[in-house]
Amino acid sequence: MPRMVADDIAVALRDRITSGEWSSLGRLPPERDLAAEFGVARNTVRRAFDSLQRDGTVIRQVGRGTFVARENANTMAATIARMEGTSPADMMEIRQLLEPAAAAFAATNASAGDLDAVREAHEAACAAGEMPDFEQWDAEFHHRIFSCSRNEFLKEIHNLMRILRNQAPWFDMKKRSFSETRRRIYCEEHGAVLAALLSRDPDGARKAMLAHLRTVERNMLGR
Amino acid sequence: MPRMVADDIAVALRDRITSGEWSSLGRLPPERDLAAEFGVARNTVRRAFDSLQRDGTVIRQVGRGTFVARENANTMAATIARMEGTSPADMMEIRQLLEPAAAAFAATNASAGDLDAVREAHEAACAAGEMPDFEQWDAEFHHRIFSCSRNEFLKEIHNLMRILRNQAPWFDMKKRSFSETRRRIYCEEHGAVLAALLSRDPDGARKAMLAHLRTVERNMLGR
DNA sequence: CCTCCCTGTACCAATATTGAACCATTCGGC
DNA sequence: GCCGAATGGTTCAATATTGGTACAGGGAGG
Repeated sequence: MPRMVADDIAVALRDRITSGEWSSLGRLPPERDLAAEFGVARNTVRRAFDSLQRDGTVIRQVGRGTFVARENANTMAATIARMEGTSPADMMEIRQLLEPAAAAFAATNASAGDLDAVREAHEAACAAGEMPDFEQWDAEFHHRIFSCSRNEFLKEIHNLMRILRNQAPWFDMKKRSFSETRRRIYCEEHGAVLAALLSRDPDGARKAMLAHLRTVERNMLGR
Repeated sequence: MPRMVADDIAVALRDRITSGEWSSLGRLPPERDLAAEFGVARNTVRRAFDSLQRDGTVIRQVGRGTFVARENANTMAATIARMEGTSPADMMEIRQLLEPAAAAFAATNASAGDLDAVREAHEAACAAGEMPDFEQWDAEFHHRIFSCSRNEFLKEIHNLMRILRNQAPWFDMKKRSFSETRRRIYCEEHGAVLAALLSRDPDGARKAMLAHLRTVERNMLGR
């Protein structure tokens, strides 16, 4: 069985841990034993454990052994779970931090094609009549600006925010705060951002985006 | 026996992928095995895969294998998976965006107890002798500043970055760029940040943190 | 004959696994 | 308190697996 064995073993180990097979004892069998049991070299078992250790499933200690981590707060999954409880106020604060910066990056780094895509989303949003349709293109407009920023990580953070904002409590809030007047204002403000991007003005884009987000905040949080 | 065997095999492969036969594992059988199974030469299987690769159905990696490309690009899990490929340069750019802001928030919002915790982490880092120990307290120092910011979402974003930076390629890079001199410089710079926090100076904290991150960037990316 | 596709083969480059040795730490028994 | 066994940490060279590339035929259809 000489194919990507380490990954398979990592999966097997994870299963046996979550199924509680060793969880009661806390301590796992030594690497050498597991290597023998799986019929692979110890290095391979170690590589499997490396990945379990990275995501916090397991803790290793020289001379003592390998242990299943107690309910762990530092795993990716736990972090995401906590993010789902993000308050609208916190979210808006971070948007006002990230989006103006993304707009500034975009003004500098975007290709002509990128900007075309942004304009397309803007025009679609302006043309959209109803709330879900507008909502969709509004989000797309913002996301395409992040795509222009040429920072993949920034883009993924925005993706995360977008997913969070699509969950239940947010959706209600957006629906409540929506109105035809506001839609028109958003379109104008988007237009200002787009204009700054097209004229390659980072500072103008930053300011236009910030102004837009302040409007959004006022509408959603009523400040 | 119709012509264009490669095309037929491409269709067959695509069917088996979309039917989910291998999609659960992610990894497809090696080309040599598939060639044997279909009773054709490996070159033919390769040409079939070429077309699947062109349209993004499949990803190939020398020495590892052929994998079905991830669908569901918009799920949380997929976003996280993409984040794991974040480049050090992109990550540093975002740190320079978020951490100075977090420091400024912290100077405004932290309680006395919060700042005590930051000082504790700072002193532990300065006292730590070896690389993993210092590394641990260094990360803790930064994280406690985010905790002071009173923005839960910001704190969780930093948590995410911290987890990503603990994964393999990053850890190697940090180990390589570590030196006693640099450790001392980091301690001094942390001290400056802490001083600004203690004197409740948001702008000073922002600037001190930015200066520190520029040093880190220089050391890690060699700029 | 020429062209195109498939076959078969050989080798290259990247990655994974193996097997072994040695180190560092912990723990239990003397 | 010391020693030895147990255990994770580290490193290295050798081997195996796998996709990437090139090339020399062979057979079918024009």
